[in-house]
Amino acid sequence: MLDDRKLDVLRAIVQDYVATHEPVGSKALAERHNLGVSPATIRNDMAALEEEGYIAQPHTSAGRVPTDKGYRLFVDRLAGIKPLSTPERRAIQLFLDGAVDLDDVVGRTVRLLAQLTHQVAVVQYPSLTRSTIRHVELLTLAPTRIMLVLITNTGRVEQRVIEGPEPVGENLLADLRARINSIVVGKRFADVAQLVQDLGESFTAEDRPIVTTVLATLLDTLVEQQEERVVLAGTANLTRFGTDFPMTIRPVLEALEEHVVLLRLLGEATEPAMVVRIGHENMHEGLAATSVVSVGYGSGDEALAKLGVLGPTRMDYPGTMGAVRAVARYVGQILAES
Amino acid sequence: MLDDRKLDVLRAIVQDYVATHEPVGSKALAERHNLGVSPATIRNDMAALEEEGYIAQPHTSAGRVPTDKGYRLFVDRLAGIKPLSTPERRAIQLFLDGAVDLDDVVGRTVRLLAQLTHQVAVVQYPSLTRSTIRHVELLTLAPTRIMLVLITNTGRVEQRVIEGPEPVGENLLADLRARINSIVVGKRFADVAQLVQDLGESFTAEDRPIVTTVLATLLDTLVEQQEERVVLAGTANLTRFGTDFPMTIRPVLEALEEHVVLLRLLGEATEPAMVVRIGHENMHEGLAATSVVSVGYGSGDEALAKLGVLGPTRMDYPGTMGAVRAVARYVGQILAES
DNA sequence: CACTGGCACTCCAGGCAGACGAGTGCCAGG
DNA sequence: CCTGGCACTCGTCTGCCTGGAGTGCCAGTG
Repeated sequence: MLDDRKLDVLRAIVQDYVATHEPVGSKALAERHNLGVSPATIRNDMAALEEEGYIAQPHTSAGRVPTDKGYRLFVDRLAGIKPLSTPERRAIQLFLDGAVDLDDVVGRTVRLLAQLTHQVAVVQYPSLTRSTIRHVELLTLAPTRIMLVLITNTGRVEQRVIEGPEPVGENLLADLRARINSIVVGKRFADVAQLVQDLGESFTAEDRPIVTTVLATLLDTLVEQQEERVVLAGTANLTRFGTDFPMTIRPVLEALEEHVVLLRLLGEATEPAMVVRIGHENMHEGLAATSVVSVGYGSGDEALAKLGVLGPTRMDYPGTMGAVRAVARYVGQILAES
Repeated sequence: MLDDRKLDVLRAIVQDYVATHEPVGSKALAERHNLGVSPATIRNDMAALEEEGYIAQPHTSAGRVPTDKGYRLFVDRLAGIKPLSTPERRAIQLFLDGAVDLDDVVGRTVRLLAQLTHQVAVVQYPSLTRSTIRHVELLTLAPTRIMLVLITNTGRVEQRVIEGPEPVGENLLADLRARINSIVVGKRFADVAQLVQDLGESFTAEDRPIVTTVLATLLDTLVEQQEERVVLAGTANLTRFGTDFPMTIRPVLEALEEHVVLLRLLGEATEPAMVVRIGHENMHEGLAATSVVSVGYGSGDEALAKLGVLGPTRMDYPGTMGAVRAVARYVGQILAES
């Protein structure tokens, strides 16, 4: 059904449309790409491609435009990932190496991605559940008020204020702190839940209330995946979408403000591979004309979290995928070092 | 020069223009506001107002539009601050009371402001320099690596990793921690600099290198105002600006991404009073058509930081100012309680 | 003297017709 | 199976016109 040449034609259509942002006709195709055949032949192929739903024409007498299905085929089978140039790689490394702490790394990464791809960049903070614990600290703020500080191997710090049922002695607190750390340090979040729960039973009944409260908060912090932080940059690039702004940019900006939506767009953090979601595949009404390219990043083999970019479906997929992959790699390296 | 009636006319023009977003003519003015005079008379007044630079006409045969100078006069002398309705106040309080920690307070505040004003909201985290210190913690991450954690009375937590010149003993660390806390707790950032500096001299020469490094980092954290964090919400509201999007929305989005610009827009944190900056007063090319309403907020008499909104110069100033003031008050209350 | 009604003028917005051109589908011929 | 040619469609651009809103000015009036 789908000739090699028909695929060539589809590839050419996608490339031209991405470059010009205008429907592409048979004549222009024959001229710009040397396909070795005449416009008339290309027209026949285009008719077939349209029949199959890979391209469409906005108006009866206009050129063709790729459909979501067409982009999907292009990404899956017709184009690779375009590696970055050496200067670009060097620039990335240089820029990211200058970061001083986790916030800085994430901040620089998201700005870098936005600049590199000329699109909206999204970076998720290293997930808590996949991190290991470096230290747990308990501080007395007031007689009945304790602050719990949790530090991960990626440098992320979470804090919670605990309102205790009664004043807590420094000795007890020191004891609790020591015991908690002895069992959790170096372990992954997901693995310590049971250990922490069991810990409470080794304290005297007198201390139980306070200990239980603290441990419950700790558990809550460990488990509560909900507070996955994301940052974004490059929203100004949305103005490149087209000239039919109001309708198209509005819902996108709204979607970007909903962190829940953002996280869903990036996809499951467990999936480290690069994912491209095109148009309607995003399952979000306002994002029907946008694509998301995301990939996991992490210090070791598996992903700590995800990052990616969001842009119009008519984006330069090979280039964008190359940039996203490269940035993810370097961020992984940086995090592994610190 | 400027009659009472001329001022009435200007007020009417501003109100109508804000409501309709269209140049307003003399006839419509006479009909909608009962100024007690005929359109012809109003035309004369309008000519005078235009002469003085308070209004302008986009085209020769169009109605009049307020200039920045006109809005300025309107804000300063012709309009008050419109208080919020009781239900609105209750909604604010309810929504903010649900916050669990500082991040949550700030996050809720900024979303609330955006929703209330239908504009872009900006909230600055409580400034470090104006906060007092609640606790300083020193943690050993690795033999030569120490983490410094700083907790303020507003619940803000700052952390730094210190790479020490040599391994540091737990005893020394505990001693240092105790001594630091004994002199800094409860004091304001600005007031402890000298005290911290002096502290180093009370240690033995042997411990000096490590102590000096730690204290230097602490000082750096205290002084470095630079890292003032701001968050924003409601960028989707920018699409209300007008139909001539591309030109107008682009530079605004770009400006909003520059935190430095944002902070400058909010103004000096030392100024607790409400500030309205109109159009060119922002001294920023891309924001020539936007106004900023900002005000300090804080638990006590003086401002911890600022918050505000940014919108088109043709905004509802009384309503916006009312919302900004009300939100600032409630945030102040919330922070004072915690 | 201030206000009013009338009048001529300006100029933008929108509708309409026509020319143009890009692009298509189809068909006959190589 | 490919190619060149041809008729057809339709969107865009241009110029033109008209309607209407709004203005400025002027003479008249209390």
